[in-house]
Amino acid sequence: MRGSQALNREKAAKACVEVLDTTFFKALCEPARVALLREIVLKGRADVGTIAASAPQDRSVTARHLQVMERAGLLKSSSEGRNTFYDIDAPAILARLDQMTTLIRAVSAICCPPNTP
Amino acid sequence: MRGSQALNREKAAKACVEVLDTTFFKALCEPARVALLREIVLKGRADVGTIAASAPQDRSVTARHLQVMERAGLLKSSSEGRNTFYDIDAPAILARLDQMTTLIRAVSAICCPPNTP
DNA sequence: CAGATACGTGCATATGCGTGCACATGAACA
DNA sequence: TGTTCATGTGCACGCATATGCACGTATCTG
Repeated sequence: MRGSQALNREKAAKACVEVLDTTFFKALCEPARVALLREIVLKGRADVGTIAASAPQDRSVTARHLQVMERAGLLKSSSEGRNTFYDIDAPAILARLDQMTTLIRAVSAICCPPNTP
Repeated sequence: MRGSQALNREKAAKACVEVLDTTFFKALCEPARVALLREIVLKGRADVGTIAASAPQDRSVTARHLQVMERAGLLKSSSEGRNTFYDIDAPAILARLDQMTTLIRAVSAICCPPNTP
C-alpha cells in the first residue's frame, strides 16, 4: 500500500517534467501576450496588422509575441497571400489543461487525501 | 444569434484578464521552480532544508522560489518551530485549472465550432 | 545563558527577454 | 517591371529577475 504510493509519486514526479512544460507557461506569463490573446478572443481570427493595431507596442513586437504563442501551442497561424492570420488553438489548449488536471488530480490523491483540507 | 456571439466574446475576453493571471504562470515558467515542485511531489510535504538539499542552487534561492510559488497559490506553507514545511496545494491548483478549462471551452464554442478542426 | 540550527533578507552581479528602430523579404497591383 | 503594403528579422538598449554571499532573526539544545 505504502509501496504503491511511492511508485505513484515517482510516476507523478516524472509526469511533472513532461506536462509542466515551461514553454507553455512562458508564453502566458507576459501581460502583453495575454492582452493579445484577449484581443483575438474578442475580435476572432485576424491578421497581424489588425491585432497589432489594438496594442500599444510596435508591430514587430506584436508579430514576435504571436510567434511565441504559436510555438507554445496557444495559437494557430495560416498565411493568405501577404497576410498571416492567427486564431486561438482551443483544442490544443484544452488538451494541455486536461493533462495538467489529470496530473494534479493524481497528486491530490497522493499528497492530500481526505485528511488535510 | 450573431449579436449574442459578440456578447459572448466580450464576456470571454473579460474572463481572460481575470482567469489568465500572470502571477500563476510566472511561478511556473521558471524551470528551477518546476524542479522544486517535482521534488515535493516525489517526497511529499517537507521543510525548506530538505527540499533545498536536492536542488543545485543555494538554500536562500530555494527558499525564495518556494515563497513565490506559495504566493502564486501552488503551495501551502506551515511553520513548526524553526522549520517551515511546504506542500502542494492541489485543491487551489485544480480550481485554477477548472477556471481556465471553463474559459477555453467557452472560447472554443465561439471561435471554432464544428467547422475548423 | 551560550552555541548551533533553520530560515529569511539586503545587496551586488549576471543573464534573459521585452521593446523599438531600421531594414530585408515576399506578395499584390498599376 | 516598379511600387506599395504586410510581415519577419538583426541589432542595441533597458528592465526584470535568478543567483550567490553575508548577515540578521527566531528556535532548539546543552
